[in-house]
Amino acid sequence: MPSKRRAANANGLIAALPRKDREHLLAGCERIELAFADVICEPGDRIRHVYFPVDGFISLLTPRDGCTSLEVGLVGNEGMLGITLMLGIDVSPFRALVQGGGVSMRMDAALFLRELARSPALQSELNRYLYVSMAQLAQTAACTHFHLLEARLARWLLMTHDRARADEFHLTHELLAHMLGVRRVGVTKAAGGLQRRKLIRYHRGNITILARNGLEAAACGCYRASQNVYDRFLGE
Amino acid sequence: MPSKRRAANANGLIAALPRKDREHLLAGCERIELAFADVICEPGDRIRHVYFPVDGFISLLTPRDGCTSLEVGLVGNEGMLGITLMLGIDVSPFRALVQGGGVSMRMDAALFLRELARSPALQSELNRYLYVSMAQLAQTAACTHFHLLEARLARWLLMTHDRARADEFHLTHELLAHMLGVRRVGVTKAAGGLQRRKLIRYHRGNITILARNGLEAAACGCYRASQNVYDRFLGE
DNA sequence: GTCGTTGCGTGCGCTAGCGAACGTAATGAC
DNA sequence: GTCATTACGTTCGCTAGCGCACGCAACGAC
Repeated sequence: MPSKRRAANANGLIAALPRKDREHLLAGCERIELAFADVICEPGDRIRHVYFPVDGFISLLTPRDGCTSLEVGLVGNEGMLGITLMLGIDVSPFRALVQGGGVSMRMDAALFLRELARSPALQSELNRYLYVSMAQLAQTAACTHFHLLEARLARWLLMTHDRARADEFHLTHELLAHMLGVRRVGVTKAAGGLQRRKLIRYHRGNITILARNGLEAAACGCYRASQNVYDRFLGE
Repeated sequence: MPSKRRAANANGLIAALPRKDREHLLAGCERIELAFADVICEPGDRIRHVYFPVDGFISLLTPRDGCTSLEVGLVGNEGMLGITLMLGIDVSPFRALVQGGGVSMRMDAALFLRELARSPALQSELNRYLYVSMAQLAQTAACTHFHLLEARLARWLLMTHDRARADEFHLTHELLAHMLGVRRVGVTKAAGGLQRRKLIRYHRGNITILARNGLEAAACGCYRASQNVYDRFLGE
């Protein structure tokens, strides 16, 4: 169940700021369009901008040996990309890949740091977001290790559903395989299982969520656990 | 290859501070003995103290369904326990389990926050430590998923060797199984492999590192990768 | 309509790790 | 010396996911 914050037609972190801080921050942002499959940065790259997604959403991946990789985070309109800047480090630890195209607010790195320095509310908000991100990272590590692919896939679809704000989104099995760190065939098999149970439908890269409830039942507890952590520290 | 910082007979984060900050911080610490197998805190617990290990080292675990669990971090004299306090959140995201007994510096949470506020050097140091911790978290997630148990075990032994600062330490297969998120038998098999190759020797809970070089060869690249991240952001 | 590309389905042999169970030797308490 | 406990060894059947390979239908470009 997405919290109110996520339902807002704006970035949740920004929306939660007091009016003055919010307006000052927004004044320094530019509105840009994220295009599906864009790679915003690679691990080790210098971070030149932070992103506050509004419509789009971004996967954080740790690449591994060229072809395979594993998703370790997902940034939608509840979060931001480039949070490590607030730790004073402008080197991206992850690959950032646009999973869902859409509008995003973008801000120059130096300007962001100035903004952060002048707004205690922003500091507090991002501190909490960083904490939640760390908790999710650990959760994902355990989930990836312990849970069956079908449950992990269901969880992934739910998390994406929350961020895509539409029942249908573009996503091939190949891409899902990269997120989940498995083979394409593995995804085909797991997705086939979910489709047979009428929880989703897909056709040539378009996935439709048919039954959220069913998906939640099929997903591992990690989805709920993540939601709880989020609501506790960033909810209203 | 442990960096100089780790070799020092003090906590590395504290040692790296300017003299005045260091002395002020140490004045607020008490020296306590960590006992093997102590559980310092459970996930969700309130954080009352931060710890800067000197001799001992501490595992960070995400529990799962009672019996199994997975290690997502390791804190030795290169790091600290309770870092999330600097994000303004006094709730532990992990279980903290003492893996190696020994001396540790401990500081009251509120005092730590005051200390942090007055020392920009400490802030910078801990910011960088937090960044490295996040990177390690992601690395561990990928490692746990992709690499074979024997390689993961080798990596774990190396990381522990770095922090134990002795070639022998107490550690049963059962405990290792909890760290690595696998069965006890799995550890027995993997450890048997390493022993047959004369890289380690063990007997009733005492593990001896015989050939570090060999272990490094047997470990997955994650060990080196972690070292590199550490050296880059916290090295000298 | 033709053709190359993309996205998905299927099948085959294989291995790592699982769960459960049992065995055994070392150790320590008494 | 006795006996329970601890720590490790081994076996058996099982399954999820792997790597590889081939097939096939939908789609877009022309």
